[in-house]
Amino acid sequence: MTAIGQTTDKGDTAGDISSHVAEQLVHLARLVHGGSSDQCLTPAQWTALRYFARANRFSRTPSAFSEFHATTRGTASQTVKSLIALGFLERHANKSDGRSALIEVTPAGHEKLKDDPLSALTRAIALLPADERGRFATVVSVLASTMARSRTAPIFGNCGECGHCDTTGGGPAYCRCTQSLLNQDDMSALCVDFLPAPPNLR
Amino acid sequence: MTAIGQTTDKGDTAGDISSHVAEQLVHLARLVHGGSSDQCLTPAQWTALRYFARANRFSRTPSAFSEFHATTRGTASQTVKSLIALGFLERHANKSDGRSALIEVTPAGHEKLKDDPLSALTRAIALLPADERGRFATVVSVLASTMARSRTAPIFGNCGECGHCDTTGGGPAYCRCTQSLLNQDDMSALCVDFLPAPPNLR
DNA sequence: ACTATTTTGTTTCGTATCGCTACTATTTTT
DNA sequence: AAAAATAGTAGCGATACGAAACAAAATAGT
Repeated sequence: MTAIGQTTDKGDTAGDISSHVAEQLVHLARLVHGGSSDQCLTPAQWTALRYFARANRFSRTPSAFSEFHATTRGTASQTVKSLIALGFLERHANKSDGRSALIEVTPAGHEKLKDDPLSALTRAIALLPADERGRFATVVSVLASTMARSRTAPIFGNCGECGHCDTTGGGPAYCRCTQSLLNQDDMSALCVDFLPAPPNLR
Repeated sequence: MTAIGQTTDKGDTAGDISSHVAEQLVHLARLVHGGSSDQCLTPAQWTALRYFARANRFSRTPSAFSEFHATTRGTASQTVKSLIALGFLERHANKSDGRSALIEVTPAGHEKLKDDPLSALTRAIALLPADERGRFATVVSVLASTMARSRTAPIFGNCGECGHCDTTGGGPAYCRCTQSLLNQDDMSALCVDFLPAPPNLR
């Protein structure tokens, strides 16, 4: 075989290792929601609650969430509706566009997020050595971008790393896409209109 | 704040970064099945087909799959039944235990696995530099173990890295758990009875 | 040897998740 | 002003999944 020199005598190729890692990755993601002690919310509801807590003010709409979640607007609308009924989200009208709705997380929603089953994974990641964690974060980001491209799904990212963001002014950053000034909170928030910088890994 | 010295002026703590990575990780996993071109099989069916193709002969049972998938035996039984009806799996009797069923992937099933939507992620991982990929694999493995422990889910792993495996004999490896000899294929296959070695990262 | 108890697997049923297809309301285009 | 595009919702239907009950076989206990 064309096996790369390894310690194992088996013909382990890079493809074998990669597929194995890929399987473990989806298994890891399933463990987040599977067997969780808190069964109050469904996976889709948790994702939505997390999304609206993290997204910037241009992206807190049902449509943007449907793109993020790779689902239809109808399904996203239902998920939002259910969370509003539970009191974790609330709807506000958009003054500049009568069609659009601005979704906000209520105090109860923020409280609920403290029971997020994802926090188990967050803690596990926080236990990693700092440099290891940094490299891991970079790789996950690169993989997410690659996957989003191949699935023609939008790539969501922080304004701070967005190609639309202009920080040269010295003062507050300016977003060329939405043509508005960005405050500190915006800079670390998710945005639908994220323009990825070319991924340069090392 | 008690922020660790970082390049950003924002108070980014390790927890913030970790939760962000955790979110991206589940998003990444969702992209695997969301928006896939091949919609013939459901996510649960893909997982089952992958599992039975990868598991060793002691673990190719509906029960073992239900544990792996963190679901109930009833649901696992349905998934298996549907894949048998589709001709991708087949059932064999276990001679030593009349209750147990041994599930095998048919040639059609192996052919189907070539269209696995997971392969997009596999390819993305394969594009990583070799050393980066190796570190990534280790971290994913550690995280999976940590999560499985916190969810009291069994940790699945290869016989080659299992605490039950005895390779000191020089000849074929011996599994102290099932009390049987392991061939080459077994060594790289998943096993329910995997006994993890203590995770030593770096 | 004979009876519990445990384990494996299946079946049935109910829930609710999610995608699909209209449909309304508002904005933008021509 | 009319047409097209967009944001969001409602209803329908398929089905995935979990919970519980059940049957068969193996194991434990006496």
